[in-house]
Amino acid sequence: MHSFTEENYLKIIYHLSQAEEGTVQTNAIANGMKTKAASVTDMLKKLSDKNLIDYIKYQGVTLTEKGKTAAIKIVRKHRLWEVFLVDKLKFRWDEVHDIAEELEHINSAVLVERLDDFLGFPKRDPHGDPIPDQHGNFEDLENIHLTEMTKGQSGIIVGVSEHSSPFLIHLEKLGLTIGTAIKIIEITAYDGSVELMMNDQKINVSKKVAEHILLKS
Amino acid sequence: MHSFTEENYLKIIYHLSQAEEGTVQTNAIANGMKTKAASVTDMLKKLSDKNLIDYIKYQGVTLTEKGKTAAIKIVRKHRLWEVFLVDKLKFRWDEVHDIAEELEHINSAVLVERLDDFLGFPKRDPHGDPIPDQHGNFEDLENIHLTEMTKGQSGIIVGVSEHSSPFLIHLEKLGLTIGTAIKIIEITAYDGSVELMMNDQKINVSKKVAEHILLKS
DNA sequence: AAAATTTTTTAGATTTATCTAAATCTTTAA
DNA sequence: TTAAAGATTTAGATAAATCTAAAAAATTTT
Ligand SMILES: [Mn+2]
Ligand SMILES: [Mn+2]
Ligand SMILES: [Mn+2]
Ligand SMILES: [Mn+2]
Repeated sequence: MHSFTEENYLKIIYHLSQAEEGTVQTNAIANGMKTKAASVTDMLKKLSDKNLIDYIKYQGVTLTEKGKTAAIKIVRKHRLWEVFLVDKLKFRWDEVHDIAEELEHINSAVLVERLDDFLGFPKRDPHGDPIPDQHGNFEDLENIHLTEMTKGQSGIIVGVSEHSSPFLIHLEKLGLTIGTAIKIIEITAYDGSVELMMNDQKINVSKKVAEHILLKS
Repeated sequence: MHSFTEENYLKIIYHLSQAEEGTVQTNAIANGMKTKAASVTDMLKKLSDKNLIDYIKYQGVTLTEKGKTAAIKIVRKHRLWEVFLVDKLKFRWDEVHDIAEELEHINSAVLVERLDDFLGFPKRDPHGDPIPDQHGNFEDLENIHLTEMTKGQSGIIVGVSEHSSPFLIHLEKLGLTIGTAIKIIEITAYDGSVELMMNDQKINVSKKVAEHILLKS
């Protein structure tokens, strides 16, 4: 199959292409892989040779169907393992990402299906991200970021767009976990911080935090 | 930490040193790693530099305490994951070894302890092999091979000393699974095959199979 | 539209793990 | 106790993934 490195490149390219329209740039990949642009160029040639990406020099890349399928499989595994770690092994949501980064490369189709079954076919991972089914399909959750909401609007927290431990621990401390209902009281013009109501309690959230909270209304 | 390759070398060296007295030979390792003797020599130098083995040119190797500790950790993980796959995900005992070969390299001390807890601190893996505890200790099971038993002796199957799928499937078919009580009726002089009684049923087992069945009396 | 800046690619090394073939050491056997 | 056989190590190459520095292309600014 594909090497760990190839799988990681595919996954990053997939996430970057989800994040915005158009082709994915070399530097964005280098940034995501914590490597240098020159290394990325080398790998892009390799992935292109394997028909996993469409690549034109200087023009960025897109995943082919084959590449997209491979990428989604890795994402599926990553999220299922995160559910396993939280639901079965009692890890906190801020502890599971790094372990799942390793587990996502375990290579056994049967294992993934058995795991999915064992977990009760969960639809979301501990961070609210959708889990692709065995055919690679998942609901396109039309969530909005807290920063896109307006004064007076209310919603329920359904996910986060950052998975770092410090961020998640901070949210936990604020009580802003998945399922929490909130209402926007005020958006501060000066620093973009958001004042909101949560369980009859008024709290203030910095712009940096608000940017990574996902809600449904 | 150590690379996958280093971990695999340590594990092979550990298993080989358990199997017989004295130092472990280069060719034995090459055989276990499915690689060439020259590659083994390269790696032995590296492991020696890291103080994981004691190595004298042409004289074979032994694990240092550090190396042994590392090796036992990998064995612990391998066996715990096998229990997980069989007990929780309903895999058969002949399907789990290869997946565990991958899972054993997942690098998280907490994960191992949580998994052990989740599984109820099992003492044996699905093949009857002892699972080291978190300090690396495990019972030295004084089991004997079926080929070492004598006519009239009886015992209970507690393990196997081969983990290949064809062998385990064959045993399953014969009904010779762990926990089965047997009694030796006859040992055939001509081909070394063993005739035995199992659940009021008389069956014959070839020498090749008998060599890999472990019993306690 | 030319200049400056940014992005991307190439060229040439490096590291890790592997290999084959040849050399060297150890063991076995005559 | 030498010769042959067997095991192990060295020498020199290769493939994968990475790097730095320099060259080339694309984009943005003047
Ligand atoms: Mn994650
Ligand atoms: Mn997640
Ligand atoms: Mn095994
Ligand atoms: Mn086992």
